[in-house]
Amino acid sequence: MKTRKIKPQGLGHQVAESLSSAILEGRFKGGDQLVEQDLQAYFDISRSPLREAFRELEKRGLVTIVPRRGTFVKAVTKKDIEDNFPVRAALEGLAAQLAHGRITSEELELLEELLEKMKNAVDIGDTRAFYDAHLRFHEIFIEASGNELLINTLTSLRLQSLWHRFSFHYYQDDLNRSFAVHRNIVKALADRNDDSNKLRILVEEHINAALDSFLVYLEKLESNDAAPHQ
Amino acid sequence: MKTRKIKPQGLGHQVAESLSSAILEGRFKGGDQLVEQDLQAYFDISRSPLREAFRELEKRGLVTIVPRRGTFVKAVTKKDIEDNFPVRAALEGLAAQLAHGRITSEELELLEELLEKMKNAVDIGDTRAFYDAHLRFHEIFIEASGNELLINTLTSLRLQSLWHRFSFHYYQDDLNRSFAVHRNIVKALADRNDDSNKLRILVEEHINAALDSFLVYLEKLESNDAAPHQ
DNA sequence: TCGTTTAAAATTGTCGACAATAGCATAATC
DNA sequence: GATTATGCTATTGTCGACAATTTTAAACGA
Repeated sequence: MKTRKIKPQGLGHQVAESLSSAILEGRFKGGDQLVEQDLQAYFDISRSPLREAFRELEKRGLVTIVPRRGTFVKAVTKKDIEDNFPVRAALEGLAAQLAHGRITSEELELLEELLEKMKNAVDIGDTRAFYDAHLRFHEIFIEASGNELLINTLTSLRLQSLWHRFSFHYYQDDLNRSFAVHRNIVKALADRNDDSNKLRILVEEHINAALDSFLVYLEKLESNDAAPHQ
Repeated sequence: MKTRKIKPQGLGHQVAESLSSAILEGRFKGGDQLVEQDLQAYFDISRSPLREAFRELEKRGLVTIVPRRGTFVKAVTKKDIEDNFPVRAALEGLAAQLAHGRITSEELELLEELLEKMKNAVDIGDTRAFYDAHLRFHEIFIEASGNELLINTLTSLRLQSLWHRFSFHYYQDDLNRSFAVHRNIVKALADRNDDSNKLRILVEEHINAALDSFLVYLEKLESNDAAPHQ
């Protein structure tokens, strides 16, 4: 047997990881079929773990398995994106509300630090750094909600986001405004006398506003695609 | 080969259905291990489709697959229930809000009919009939939201509810109050000039209130379990 | 008697082969 | 020439056997 391209432990899971990266990085396009024989040959494994990997990818929402037909990389439509944001907004709003009054001083400090990083990123115009800190920021208060189902659901929605590899672009326009919002979120989280409902609405509207920015970004992309030779 | 207990088409899926029923009906208890060999013998199939069935059950949240250990029926804790309701409340609230302004007159009529059924159920004290109509009622406006992700997520949360086979009990106390709430929901949905935010909060609080009733019901159950011979 | 090591049993993980099916090209028929 | 049959090919579905691992039990020593 030839040397494996992956380490010997939890084959199915590892293959799933590998395929997941490949899909997220765009090496497979939406609608592409994942043919068992090909991948079996590539990874040098049998079909059993490969099929398990497919199931795992399906659970993550990255592929669709059609019985007797095959597994296909999920194509992300504009509607998928438009559907995703409101759901995430509602759930992250809830997470923030639950976190209010539960969040520890350690977690609050962490948020302050991330806020600082975001501020620095704004100053030097580092969109990528801002995005990374921003991502972590949200993770913190989602965790602080203490609701396992909520945490899992949001994590899943986050991973499902095939378009997230683009999403750090759409902040370019208004890093400052985004920073201000997050500063307000920290302020509301820290003040236990504050109305948790206001916090919730703040987070929710922040995410719903992000959808608008993102759609504008998509429009720009599409118009560039339509006329790339001007 | 002996005659199969299931029809020849989509073996894995059919086994999943069968196991799903068995779990929901309580034939497997929380924490029970689903041993491949036993089930393989029972269904008279090989392990491949059985393993796929396990993956499907895992996706539905009915079991937990631990690598190298086995597949176990998920045990539902009180915290699972306490976590579930707020998430469902937030999402169904969103669904109602989205449905407002999108819902068709046909769907509204359906809701009116279900409301009628609920009223009849209240009059003759048929808790089960009330529960069935109530379930369908919620399905209708969730569908009407038009948000596929939201619909799928809520369907999943609903199916995940291992305890739903009990849940029609906890209405016994205040069928009348529950009926009144749903009448208000229909009223708010029908009036396009109404504030969709009020509708959202109405639905959300209805579900969060249901958690309280349900917890009271659970307490009663537990105290009966603790002293069953009095 | 208790803890450790070792062997056996139970269980899941992986494999390669064969069966069943769907899609497609080709041929037959009107 | 268009439409339906028919056979071929590509692909997924199912199977039983073997390998690897974990758990259980027993044997052993302190």
